[in-house]
Amino acid sequence: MNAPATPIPHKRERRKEARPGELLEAALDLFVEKGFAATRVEEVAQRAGVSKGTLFLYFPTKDELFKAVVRENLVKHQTEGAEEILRHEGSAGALLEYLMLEWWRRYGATKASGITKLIMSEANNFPELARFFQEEVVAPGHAMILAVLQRGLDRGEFRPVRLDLVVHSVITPLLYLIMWKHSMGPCCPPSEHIDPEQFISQHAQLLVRGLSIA
Amino acid sequence: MNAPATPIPHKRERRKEARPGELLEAALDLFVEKGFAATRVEEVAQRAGVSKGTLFLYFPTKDELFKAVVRENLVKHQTEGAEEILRHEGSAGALLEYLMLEWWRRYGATKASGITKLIMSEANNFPELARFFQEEVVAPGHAMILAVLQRGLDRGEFRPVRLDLVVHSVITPLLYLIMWKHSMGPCCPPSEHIDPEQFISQHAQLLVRGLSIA
Amino acid sequence: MNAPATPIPHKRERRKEARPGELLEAALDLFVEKGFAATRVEEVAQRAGVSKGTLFLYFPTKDELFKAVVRENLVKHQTEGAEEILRHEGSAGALLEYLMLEWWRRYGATKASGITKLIMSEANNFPELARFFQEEVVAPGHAMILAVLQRGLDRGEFRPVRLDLVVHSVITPLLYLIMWKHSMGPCCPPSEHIDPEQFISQHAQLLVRGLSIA
Amino acid sequence: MNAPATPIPHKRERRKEARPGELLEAALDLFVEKGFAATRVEEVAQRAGVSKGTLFLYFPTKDELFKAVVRENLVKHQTEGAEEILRHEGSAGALLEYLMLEWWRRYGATKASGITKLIMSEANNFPELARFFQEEVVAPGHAMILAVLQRGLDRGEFRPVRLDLVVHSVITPLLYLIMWKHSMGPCCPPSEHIDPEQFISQHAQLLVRGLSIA
DNA sequence: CATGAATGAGTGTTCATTCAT
DNA sequence: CATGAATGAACACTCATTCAT
Repeated sequence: MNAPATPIPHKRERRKEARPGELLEAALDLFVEKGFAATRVEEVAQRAGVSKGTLFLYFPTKDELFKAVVRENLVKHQTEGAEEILRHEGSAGALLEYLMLEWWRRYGATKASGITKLIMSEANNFPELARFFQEEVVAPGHAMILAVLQRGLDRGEFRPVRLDLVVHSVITPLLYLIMWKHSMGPCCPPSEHIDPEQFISQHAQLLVRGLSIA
Repeated sequence: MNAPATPIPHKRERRKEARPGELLEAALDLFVEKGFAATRVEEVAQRAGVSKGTLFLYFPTKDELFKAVVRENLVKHQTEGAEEILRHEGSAGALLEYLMLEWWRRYGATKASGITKLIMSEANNFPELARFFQEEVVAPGHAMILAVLQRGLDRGEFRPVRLDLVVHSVITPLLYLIMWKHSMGPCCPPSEHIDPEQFISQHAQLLVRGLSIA
Repeated sequence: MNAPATPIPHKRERRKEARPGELLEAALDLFVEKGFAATRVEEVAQRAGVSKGTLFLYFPTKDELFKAVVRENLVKHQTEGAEEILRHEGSAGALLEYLMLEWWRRYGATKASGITKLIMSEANNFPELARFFQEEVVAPGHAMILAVLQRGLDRGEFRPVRLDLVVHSVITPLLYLIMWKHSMGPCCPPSEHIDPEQFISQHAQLLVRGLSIA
Repeated sequence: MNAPATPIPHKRERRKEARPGELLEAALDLFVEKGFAATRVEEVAQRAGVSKGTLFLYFPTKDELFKAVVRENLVKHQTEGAEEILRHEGSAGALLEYLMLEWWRRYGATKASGITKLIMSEANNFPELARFFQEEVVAPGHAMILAVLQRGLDRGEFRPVRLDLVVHSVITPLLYLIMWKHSMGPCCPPSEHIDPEQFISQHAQLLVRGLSIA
């Protein structure tokens, strides 16, 4: 019925493609800052520079928006550099410290680390997300750390201890820093601020020393 | 015409003394389980066996109820046994491990530890509470741990390292366990469960070993 | 079954008798000041120095309390001195002014005048009260004023005009002052305050002059 | 299976421009009829043909709605024709009567006059509104009447009396009629009804006669 | 009689979601 | 696609009224 349309140049396409990303970014900020419930979708839309209606064009539900935020920000930074690390030369202890510091620099210090805080905070209300996080992020992370520890054991660097528990000793300061950064940090006197890298470094060294055979 | 009435349980029970406590307990349960926002005051009242109106007889606001829950549960378990611990005989290392395990048993393993998770989650929405927590709970806790560490240093047990950072290395596994317990724990496969006391024990020993002079 | 009781001396009887009166007084104050809806029964009880429950011992309902307040305060000051006035010697004009001033002094300037304001304000929500007021207060008052005016007419003091309307011209400043006193007065700059007696006096004289034959 | 649908009337009508006006009108009606407290916002919305939520789109609060109603209806009718009147030819006495009758016709007889009653009733609960009313309505009105009276005095029409008090003698019947109309009127037997214009007319003439030199 | 703890229906207000334009 | 006006279910909180003590 219609006259054959001449192809209209896709002027706003870049913009269009960008929308969901901008929304996700805005949502991440706000969810991290105020929690899921205390964040109004209108605020998210506003910060992304669109109308409330538009948000619902891309995400059918506030819940879905939340899940999208999590999915989006989790998978990215994870496995990158996994192999690089395993091919690393040098002692397992040094590798461990390097690993921790690097993870902090690339992820923990980033805004993206907010979703880790987010998941911790909202896990009970979004059990599926918690499982998703566990499977996609925690488990692989554990595996990688365990591999490093195992190497230290195999090479006679470390004493035989319960490596599965050491994994938690490795992870805990990172999580601790993230929670601090996004929870108490903004509320507390600057006298209480921790220097993350120094803390991580010393913690790593204490662990390595504690693990070493001699 | 009417069937002989079986004694109807007292509808309007009068026990002013007990009410606040029952409400706080119910509120603690629900806040921990579902978070602040997702908890309805009516539900709290119901679980405490009273009507919505009664709750507002004791707590003028949902916010105040929350704060009361926090104050109630935090301050209780805190400084108890502080002196006992400092008068402890034996090595600083052993004391440290004892301290951590004991704190876990008395608080971490308790339902009350849920409010620590709660504060982490809601800190940004209740800045005054965050400060309260910082001042009344975190700071004293830090001081006590620091005292133990300092003793180890003074006695020549520990190497000179940044003790203020070690404090965080001591606290972090406890916080980690709490977050895990109240966030991911309930959602995750049992294969992933951590044995808290074993983890704490090994973590403490690693730290002590890492701190020791030899 | 009980041993015959020795008559207990009525110690608190005076107090008991006084209760309803104190409640009515407190209620009058508050209703006038804040209106019916904005007045809390608890506040009334408090001001009367009793508990909320006691109030409901004497007045089954907030509505009934209101009606009681109105009934109590209306009938008292009304017809007293009616006959005295009619036996008054001297000109109808002088009598009119005297009447108005006296009414103001005995009632308008009193706290009790608040119920007139009250009825004006709440008439729509309490139609029966409005009718009661109309019949018990307004109509007799009108009649009395009309009688005075009629005497002036009969004696050749006044011109023949619509006396039924003059009645309103006589009443209106009194009502005006009452409304002002209880509504705008407390909110407005003192520069706007009216001297009631001077106003009434001049108003009366203007009316009388306007009515006079010459 | 379904019967062919008759065209369903638009549920979600979109007309931002019109809404506030419709809401204000509905609110005026109900506030006047039932008072501030007894009026439910939902009822207002319903009468305006919108949902409760929509009302809060335009007025953030019930209080604000009330204030808006007052402002809307007061300021409109006020100063219109002020200059026209002052340029009026003829005696000050005639002007006075004209003024009063005209004000009644344009405002007093209107539905909008209900808010004057409303302000009288609620002044204590909305002190700022009372002041607003005093400054924006009462004071200018007084000034205008005073100007007319002063002209009468200057021209030798009126005797020297306290004109500031005469102002009140001029205003009081108008207020009286408004209060009557919105309070007792609807509740009382028709035998008691006053003819406003006849009353105003005669009142004005009595005043003018009372003021006149002869 | 007096109390005041307890109640629960009722109200103002919020906010995720829809949909006509 | 985008908008933002409109919706209405949901919730915190109030307060007149009841009743065990």
